[in-house]
Amino acid sequence: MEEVMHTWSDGLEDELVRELLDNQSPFFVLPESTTELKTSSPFDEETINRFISTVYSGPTIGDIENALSVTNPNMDQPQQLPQARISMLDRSLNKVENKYTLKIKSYGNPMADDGYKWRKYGQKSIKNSPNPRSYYRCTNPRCSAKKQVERSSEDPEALIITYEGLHLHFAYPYFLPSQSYVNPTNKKPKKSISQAQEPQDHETQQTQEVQESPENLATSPLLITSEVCLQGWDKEEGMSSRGLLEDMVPFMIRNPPTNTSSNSSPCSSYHSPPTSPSSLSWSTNYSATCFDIGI
DNA sequence: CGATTTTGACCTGCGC
DNA sequence: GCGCAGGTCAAAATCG
Repeated sequence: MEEVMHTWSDGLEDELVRELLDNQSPFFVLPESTTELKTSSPFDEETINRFISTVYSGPTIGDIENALSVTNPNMDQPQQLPQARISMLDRSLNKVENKYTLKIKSYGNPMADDGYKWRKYGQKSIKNSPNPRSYYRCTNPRCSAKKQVERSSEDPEALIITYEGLHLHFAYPYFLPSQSYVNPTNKKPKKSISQAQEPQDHETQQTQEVQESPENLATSPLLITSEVCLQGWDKEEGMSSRGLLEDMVPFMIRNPPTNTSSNSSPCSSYHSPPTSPSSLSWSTNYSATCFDIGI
């Protein structure tokens, strides 16, 4: 049961590269039809590295704050968004050794779904704090992303969320060559977590080719990154289709919302099936990411 | 009934 | 070595 957890501080990108290069990966198996495309398709290391730096570029705090400041424009009226899962970013964001600490005002809404499916695996009362801390882990068996949620002692309406780790699976759809997307006949096998943990093994990978529905596939890998638009992330279901902070931030930075009025969203296709990280969610429904942190 | 949460026990690192 | 605190595990309980 000693599951080897990779430490984040070292080998983050190495791991990412390894995973992405691993055709046997149950969550990243190239469609058979792509074998020939492969020659023409950029699956070489160079591209991968380029991709990685595109998706995960290790933004500076300044970058992040900058991006955040543009992406939550008129959010000072929480009542307008009763459904908003994360009502407002408080611009309190820190990064310490691959951990992102985000302070979020929940405005009475204890829910704060960031778009990924998390499983709670623990809760602890913290010394000198009246509020317990909840521990969540990404339900993707191949994902080591975790987060901790704690209610601020100073501001009871604020949640302090600490993200740790990258949603690795987030990257997969962006990697598929445009033409090579799944043929609709592909069934997404829902594989048990324990099994998914097993490496390759048998032909399940044949049926395991992709985990997302065709319509969710990125139409153009590497290009999509520049098309993902962040404007909508604070709207309605914005967060439900967005990813982990470190997933999102690079996009924000790379796609600085036209610093004109942030209301005019150049990305009108927001309502279409998300090409965003969570689009490859293998689970059909979100669990209620419940932040019952000791209310 | 399967998936998710709860919760006490256990593990580990650190300071004394 | 001991105790404390934070993090994780896993069986039981709960939920949808």
